[in-house]
Amino acid sequence: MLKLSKKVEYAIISLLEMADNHDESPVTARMIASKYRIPPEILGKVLQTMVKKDFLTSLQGVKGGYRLNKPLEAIDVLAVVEAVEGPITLISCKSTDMEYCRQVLNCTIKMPMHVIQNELVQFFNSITLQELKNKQFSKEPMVAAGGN
Amino acid sequence: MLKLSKKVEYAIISLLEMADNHDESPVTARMIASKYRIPPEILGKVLQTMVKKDFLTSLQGVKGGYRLNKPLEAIDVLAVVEAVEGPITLISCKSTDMEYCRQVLNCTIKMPMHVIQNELVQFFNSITLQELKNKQFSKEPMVAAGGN
DNA sequence: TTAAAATACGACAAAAAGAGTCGGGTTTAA
DNA sequence: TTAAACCCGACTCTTTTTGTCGTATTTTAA
Repeated sequence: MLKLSKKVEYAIISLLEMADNHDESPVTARMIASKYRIPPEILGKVLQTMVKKDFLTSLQGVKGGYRLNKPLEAIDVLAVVEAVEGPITLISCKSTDMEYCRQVLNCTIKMPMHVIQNELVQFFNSITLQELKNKQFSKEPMVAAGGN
Repeated sequence: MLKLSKKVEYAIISLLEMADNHDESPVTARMIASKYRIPPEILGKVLQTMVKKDFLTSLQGVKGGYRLNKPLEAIDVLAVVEAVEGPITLISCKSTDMEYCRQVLNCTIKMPMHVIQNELVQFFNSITLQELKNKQFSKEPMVAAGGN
């Protein structure tokens, strides 16, 4: 399924929230979790991985919390996705290690799919969180989506 | 995870294979399965759903098999993906039925993500299988993919 | 110095989705 | 009438996703 995990949603929601916070005091996981009804333990872990990936700085102890390291303009969707779910792999077999692809001998789609994957990566790479936020109000061409 | 299922791989491989077949005799599931080492039962089901979605025509009985209904130029990647895995839903909460989104009250990302989703859908919609096949040999800009 | 509020982290459990298997049908050519 | 094919549903196995639990550690403040 072409889907983003809940963790990515939680990550983006948190980053947008922190960008809106103009207090001196950092934003706590508990606060975000309760505001957006996210299981606090999970959110904690998501935020912790984002600290490791240098999106956030954490402050421990009472009055602790998290703070954004960079503006929304400097964070793209791809970076968040890859920070939280790892690298994007559209199809399972990697062009680098062939041994794991059962279709290797005759696989006709490996190269094309990797080209598509790279275009997709570039697509997510081109959208900053600031732009994402603005899309809230944009009147962009809403393509008639496939089905449903 | 931003990933396509094996079924989509199987579907695309099969469609490309059938387009290459210039025999009078139709292509059998068994043949594709053995050539590409795909479990025959699964491939059968994939092909059967593609019959229902009108990509293929099936011929039953001995000497039966499947035949492409339209040229690769007339099939886009989106159509295959949606035929096999259902509609693309980048995030779980749907803008139409709000009740299933736990973050409903305060969700800041629903609209933006749906805009992105529509752009993504449009992206897959714009790639035909013929173009996909050609990417095998193209020298397109291979974007330096995020991590790994 | 102790309590409380916060992050940090690993092990586990439950739920959902993906992938594959099995056992039976039906259709049709030879 | 047999064999080769499509058709189809129920089931199992595995992996991934999602969530829970328990326990540290850090820091502020009473």
